[in-house]
Order: sequence, then C-alpha cells, then structure tokens
Amino acid sequence: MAPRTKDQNKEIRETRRKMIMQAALELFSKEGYHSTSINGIAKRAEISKGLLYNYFESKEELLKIIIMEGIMEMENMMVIPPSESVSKSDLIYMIDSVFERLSSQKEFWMLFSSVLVQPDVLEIVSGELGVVLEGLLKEMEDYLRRSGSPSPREDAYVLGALFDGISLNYFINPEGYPLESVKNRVKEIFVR
Amino acid sequence: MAPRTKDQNKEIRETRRKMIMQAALELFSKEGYHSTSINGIAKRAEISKGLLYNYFESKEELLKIIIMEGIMEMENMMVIPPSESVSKSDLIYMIDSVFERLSSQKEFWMLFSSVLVQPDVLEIVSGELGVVLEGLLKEMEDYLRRSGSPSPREDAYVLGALFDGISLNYFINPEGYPLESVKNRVKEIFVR
Amino acid sequence: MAPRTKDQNKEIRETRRKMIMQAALELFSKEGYHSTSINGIAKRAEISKGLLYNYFESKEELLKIIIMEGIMEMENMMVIPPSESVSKSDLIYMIDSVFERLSSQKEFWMLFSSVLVQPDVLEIVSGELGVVLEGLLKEMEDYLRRSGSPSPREDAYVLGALFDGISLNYFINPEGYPLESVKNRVKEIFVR
Amino acid sequence: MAPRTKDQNKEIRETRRKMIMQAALELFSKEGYHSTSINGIAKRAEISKGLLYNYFESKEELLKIIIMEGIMEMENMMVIPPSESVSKSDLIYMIDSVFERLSSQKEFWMLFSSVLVQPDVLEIVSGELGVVLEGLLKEMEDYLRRSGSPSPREDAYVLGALFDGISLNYFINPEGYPLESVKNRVKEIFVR
DNA sequence: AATGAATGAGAGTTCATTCAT
DNA sequence: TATGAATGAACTCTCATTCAT
Repeated sequence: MAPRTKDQNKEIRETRRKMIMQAALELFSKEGYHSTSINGIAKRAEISKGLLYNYFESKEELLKIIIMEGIMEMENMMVIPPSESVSKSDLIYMIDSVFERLSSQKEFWMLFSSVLVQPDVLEIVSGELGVVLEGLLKEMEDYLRRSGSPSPREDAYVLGALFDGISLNYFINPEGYPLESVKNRVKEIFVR
Repeated sequence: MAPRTKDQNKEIRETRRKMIMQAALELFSKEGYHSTSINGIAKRAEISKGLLYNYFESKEELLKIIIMEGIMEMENMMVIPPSESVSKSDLIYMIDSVFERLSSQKEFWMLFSSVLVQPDVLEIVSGELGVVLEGLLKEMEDYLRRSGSPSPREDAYVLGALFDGISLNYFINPEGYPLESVKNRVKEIFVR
Repeated sequence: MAPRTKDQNKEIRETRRKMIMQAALELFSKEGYHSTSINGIAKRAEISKGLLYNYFESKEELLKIIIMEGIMEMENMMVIPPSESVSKSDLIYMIDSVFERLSSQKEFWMLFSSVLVQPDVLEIVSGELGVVLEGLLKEMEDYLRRSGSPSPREDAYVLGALFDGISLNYFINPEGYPLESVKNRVKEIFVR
Repeated sequence: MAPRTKDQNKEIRETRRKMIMQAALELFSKEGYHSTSINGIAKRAEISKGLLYNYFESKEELLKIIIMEGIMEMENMMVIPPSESVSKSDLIYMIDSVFERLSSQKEFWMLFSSVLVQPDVLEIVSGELGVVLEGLLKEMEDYLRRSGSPSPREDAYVLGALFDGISLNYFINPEGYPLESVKNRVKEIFVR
C-alpha cells in the first residue's frame, strides 16, 4: 500500500492541530492554565498524550501559540483602513464589534485576561506579546485621534481598560451580566 | 523564666499570623497562586512549614483569608455616609481614593484581579466572595444615583469595569503606565 | 518503467542497510546508546522511522549487528598465518596495526569500549560477544607464545588490557592524547 | 514534644545521604546510569521518591557527587609524600594498592569506567572531572620520574591506560579474570 | 509551640515501536 | 517498499500535606 501523500498528511496535521488547540483553549479557560493537565487536553482532544507532543513541544508552547494566533486573528479583524477621518458610526461599529467578540470568542478572552494577570503565566507569552499589545494600543490611539478625541492617548488607555474590565466582569458571571445595557452606556459616554 | 501569659501568646500568634499572610500575599501576587509554594511562604515568613499549618489549615484557606480580610478592609474604607446627595467633589474624592489605593495596596489588588480571572482559583474563594462583590456594586450604584447619574446601575457597571481594567493594565506594567493622566481623563469623563 | 530486478532490489537493500548502520554507529558513538533515538538515526540515514524497522527489528538488534559485524571485520584483519615463529617485526607490525585502527576506526572502537562497560548495554550483545572475545584472546596468546614470551597468557591479558585502556583514554580526548609517543613506549616495553 | 535538635537532624541527614548514595552506586554500576531509575534507587534505599529529591536535586547531581566523592577518596589514599626518590618497593606498593582497590571498590570503578566512555554521561561530570584527572596523571608522572623512569610522561600514560584496561576487563567478568597473575606480570614488566 | 524529614499522588515529557495508508 | 501519525509505558521531578520528635 502506498504511504499517505504529503497533502494527506498536511491535512491530518492541520486538523489535529486545531483539535488540540481547541481542546486546550476550552480547558485553559475553564480550569485555568495550571489546573489543566496535558492528560486532560489529550483526553478532550481524543488523542494520546504522546501525540500532543508530536504537535506542540510543550505545554508552554501550546499556550503561547493559542494566545498569539488568537491575537493575530483579532488584529486582522480590527484593522481599519487609515482613511482621513473616523466618523461616529465608525466608532460605534468598533465598539459593537468588540462587544460582539466578547461573547463569540468568550473562551479566548477569558484565557487572555487570565494570562495577563498571572505573572508566572504572563511570562510564558510575554516575549511575543509585548510587541503586539503595544501595536494594538497605538492603533486605537490613532483611531481615536482621527475620530476627533482631544486626548487620544489617554482615551486609548481608558477605553482599553474599560474593555478589559468589562470582559473580566462579564466572564466571572456571563449569565448575570447586563452586557447589552453596559454596551449602550459605553456608546453614550464615548460617542458624542 | 515565667511561662508566657495568655495575652502574650495571643499577641505572638496574631503577629505571626500577619507575617504569614503578608509573606503569602507578596508571593501570590508576585509569582501567582499556583507557582507559590508553601515552602516559599514559610521561608519568607521565617518559620517552618509545619508551623504554617498550625495557623492555616491549607494553602487554599490561606488564600481565602487573605482575600476576604483584604476586601473587608477595603469596604470599611469605602463606606460613605448615606447623605442625601453626592456632590461633584465627593465623586472626585472617590475616584482619587480608588486610584490612591491602586498604588498603596498594589499587591492586594494584583492578587485580587488575578483571582477573579482564574476559574480554578476563583472557586476557592467564590463562596464568600460573591456576596461581598454584590454589595460593593450596590453601594456604588446607590452612590451614583445620589450623585445624579441618569442610569446609575449601568454607570456602576461601567465604572466598576473601568477600575478593574485600569488595575489590570497598571499591574502588568506599573512603571510604564500613565496612571496620573488616566485618572484625570476618567474624572473629565465621569464628573460633569 | 520496468520494475526493479531482484538484483537491483537486493543492492538497494544492502546500501540502505549500510547507511542505517553507519548513521547509527556515528550517533551511538557520539551521543551514547541510550541518548541516541531511533528518530535521530532515521533522520541521519535520510529514511523514515518506519523503514528502519523494515531493516532492523529493534534498536537492540541494530546495536548487536553493528558490534558483531565490526568485530568480525577486525578479526579478519588480525588473522596472522600460523607460521612457526613470530619475529620482532611481526610484533611491531601488530602493535602498529592496532594503533592504526584506533584512529581509522575510531567510531567503532569508541562504541565498542562503551558497550563493554555498560552492563545494561553489554547484556544486549553479550550472548554473541563472549565467544568472539575469547577467540581473540586465545589468538593473541598463541601469537605471543610463538614470539617467545615467557608467560604468553598473562602477556595477552596485559597487552589486551593495555590496548583497551589506551583506546579508552584516547577516545575521551582524542586531540590531547599523545598517541604516537605512547605507541613508541609500548613498543619499547613489549618488544625486546 | 520538642522538635529534633540540629544535631539529630544532621545525623539523620548524613545517614540517609550515604544510604542513597550507596543504593545509587550499586544500581548505577550494576544496571548502568540510564537504565537505573530514580524509583529504583529510592526503593533500594528504602525511602520515597520524594525524599531523594530532598537530598539530591537531580539524578545528574547524584551521579556527579558519587563520582567526585569517590575520586577524592581515592586521591587521598594515593598521596605519596614527595620524598627525594621512589624505591622499587614504593612502586610495588602502588601497584598493589591499585589492584587492591580494584576489588575492594569494584562498584565505584565500574561506574567510573562506564562514565568515561559514555559521552552523554561523561558530560554530566566533565566540568569537575577534567581538573581532577589532570592532577592524577601529573602525580603519577612525577612519581615515575622520581622512581627513575627514562620517559615518565609516556610511562604515566601507559600505566594509566593499563590500569584502566585491566579494570575494564576485570569488571566484565570478575570471576573469570586472573587478576593475581596479571598483577604479577605487571610488576615484572614495570619494576626492574 | 515548633521543626523539617518524610510521603505519595500526579505533573510534564520522551521514545521505541506499531500500523493505516 | 515506504511514510510518519499514533500509542502508551516509563521516566524525572514537584509539592501540599503529615507526623515523629
């Protein structure tokens, strides 16, 4: 029998890779990074422990890749054409899309928030992460400047913090959190 | 030598208890809950591992007590006389005092934020914590209502989230964070 | 395309077999038996792990075959026509050829020495090896007897041990070892 | 009840330390470094796996310490007062004592030889070892010079190699090896 | 009250080997 | 013939907790 073709293998690898990352994301976000065991991830992904190491060289690398790919995905979504000015509706659109992502990518954001506040875990991703976050902040500042904010840098910090804080509170108790009315209030406050 | 009196003993116990809690707080916030070992705490508190268990029955209980006592201490500070109305200067005072505490009790807030976003760790304290947080939120809502906010509940959520988010961002990189100008911007936005 | 003839197939098999053995020898001697992985051998031989098992049924068998074929090759070289007597120049020739082989077949001798002193590894080859070594010793004893040694058995042991010891020391630090002057001293001592 | 005194603890620690080292030496030499598991060592020393790590911080460190302490012990025995000259009987005494140690400290020497020829294992101890071995060689050279050897450096190498080789052969098959008659032949050859 | 030696369950990781293709 | 995805047993090491003293 002929061996698998390279394409077949590539597909298998890509599928498995995603399965593992999905399983890990679910557990990391549900149980926390430290409380999630490689064993648990493997079981949820329905593979053997050993195979996981065929795809990711360590638990740390697995986390790193999940975070980095997640951030990049988000960045791609966030990119706004650097047009002359940013209208009110642009701002509203941005706020809407951030809130939308909060629920549609809940697990990723829970994991991400939790990574940020655990010094030991943050260190794992910090190398790659620092640069990316700087970029995001800059972009938001630029965005706010073009939308006419009098102090875009401070507003970027405030808005960034606000989003982080809302995620945080939302994730602690998703069912009980009035996401919709909070979103509306945010619009009232920041879009004039 | 006369044996120690009961009072002396009680005092020694109380001192040690605080020392252990302080050591644990420092390590929990600096290294993360999971990465902090009982051994490390005992060493920092300059006692033996065994003795630590004489004061706290487990690592989990130690965390729980640190968090609960910290929250209570904060609540005491926050209590505002339920006067008829809240003036602009009252609001400013509140914002100032929150920011002030961010730096003066940095370690506690770092730990607290990190507990909130780690489901496995949150579970340890969740029983007791839920009630307390509800209370805080209610209090802030009440406060904002009396200060004339048109939607005090939403504003309480927004302001609460904002404080959480700012802490979070501040703690990740305390030196680089423009705490002062962010504080001023918050005042501009929320105090009209 | 015509299918490969049987001869061609056989030739390919033989070539591959040697490539695998060469790769394994290099790694075994450079990294040690246990620290060498099947994966590493396969990569160095530029074949797949699976194919390796088509040629050798286990890592142990691979080692066994490398050692046995190496010894046999050496034996062939060593064979001396059982003439009546052995002259001084014969002895010198033997010593020279042993030393020559030390450097020309360094990898094999390194592996061989290391196998001898690792009980767990020795066990893998011991069955087949014992007999062969006995033979070598006998042959050397005979050789020395014919060269006029007063105690050929003991001299065989001494000379054998000396060669082993020199290899060992030489291999630990090939660049720093004064192989040439040691060889000359050995000749002075043993050839009178 | 009072806690143990420092002296009591020190004694306990010293005893256990030796027990663990003895168990490890036996297994390392009998099974080989890689084939010996921490579990096995702990079992033989009749302690728990965890406790072993209370005494030695890793398997590698355990090996390193066994080797270094063994070498030092040997060096102490070897030290010869740097008198003007070395007599025949001094040389004989040295040879005797080397051979004596071969059997009395068999396990250590088996381990030591095996470490020398396993590059991966050698690396573990190489840092500390290199210096020590240089010293030994120098000492033997000096010794031979004072005993009147015409080429002390080469003789030191030859004698060193001879001892190594004899150990090696002896250890492979201790029962069958004619240690006594080999020793006598060595004396005949090297003591004139 | 106080110590730290001791335990043991469970963690992350490696690797020879198998097997579907 | 040839591949490399997949397995699982075994490994080293960690740490909260207990307990004899």
